[in-house]
Amino acid sequence: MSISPKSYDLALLFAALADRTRLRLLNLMNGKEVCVCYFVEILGQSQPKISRHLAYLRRAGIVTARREGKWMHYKIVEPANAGASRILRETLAVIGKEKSMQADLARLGKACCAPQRVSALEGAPLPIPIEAVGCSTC
Amino acid sequence: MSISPKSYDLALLFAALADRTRLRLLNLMNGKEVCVCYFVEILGQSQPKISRHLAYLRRAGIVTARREGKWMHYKIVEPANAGASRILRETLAVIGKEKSMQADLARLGKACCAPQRVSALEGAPLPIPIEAVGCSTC
DNA sequence: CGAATACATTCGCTTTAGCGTATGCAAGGA
DNA sequence: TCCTTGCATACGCTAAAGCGAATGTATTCG
Repeated sequence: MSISPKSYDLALLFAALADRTRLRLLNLMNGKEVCVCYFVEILGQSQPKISRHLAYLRRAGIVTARREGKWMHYKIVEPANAGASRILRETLAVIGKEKSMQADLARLGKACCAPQRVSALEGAPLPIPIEAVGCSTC
Repeated sequence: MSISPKSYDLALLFAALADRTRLRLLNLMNGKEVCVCYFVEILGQSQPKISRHLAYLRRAGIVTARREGKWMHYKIVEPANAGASRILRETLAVIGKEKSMQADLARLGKACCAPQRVSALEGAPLPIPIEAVGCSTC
């Protein structure tokens, strides 16, 4: 039912997707709302780097952030533009098949099972699954 | 049946798609093999600029060039990586719905109907439709 | 042969992206 | 209130993108 904005520039979406780190972040967020500290831990990269890429995705309208106490949760949002939405969905499906991306998810799962084992994640809120669209009655 | 290369970096594909001019070029090439002079005429941009963007797409493995006398024909090639192929196909479908992209195609169609009316296109070879996959017997 | 045509490439420039490092800021705990 | 934690942002830098202008190159034509 949503109408695509007239002058949305798909090139901006592609620019946002044209970085390995950002693709890995999106893959980790696929279907979940994830705390920044997990990104830093799982990707093994500096916190400012992670934060800057998240800001890039935010400016591109691909993700949103929510504060919970000291922690920030990020999740993917469906782009207003229908075409952009299709491409993002397809992209998530494609990268989800990559071994390295599955390895990232595996490490996220492991870290969530025992966050106390990773000093950087002690007390951090767990990722929150995102209910499927149209499932608001569940 | 094709196996995806192990270490293909999707980010490179997205970088290639992250430019308005290159998206317009790909849209014009969708289903056709097109001569460079048409790109210059239809997009109304400088020949070196067009040529550089075509070179970018070539290096990204998205298009191939074929010489015919003085003229160069460009066409889209299916990326060896299955995921990249899916994303490229989806992208072509999405941009094909944009009004400005349809306008580009309309101008290409018009220029092809009467190339002699456009001095820059006198004698230029017409775009060549690309047969659909699996239609080699037609 | 030389001139013209159709493109490709190079050069010099400005803009932008991405990085590490350092710093700022909001929230919670002592 | 001060300190720590979790994260965002600013700074300085290097590398790359994108552009116009100029030049190079392959092909055809006279």
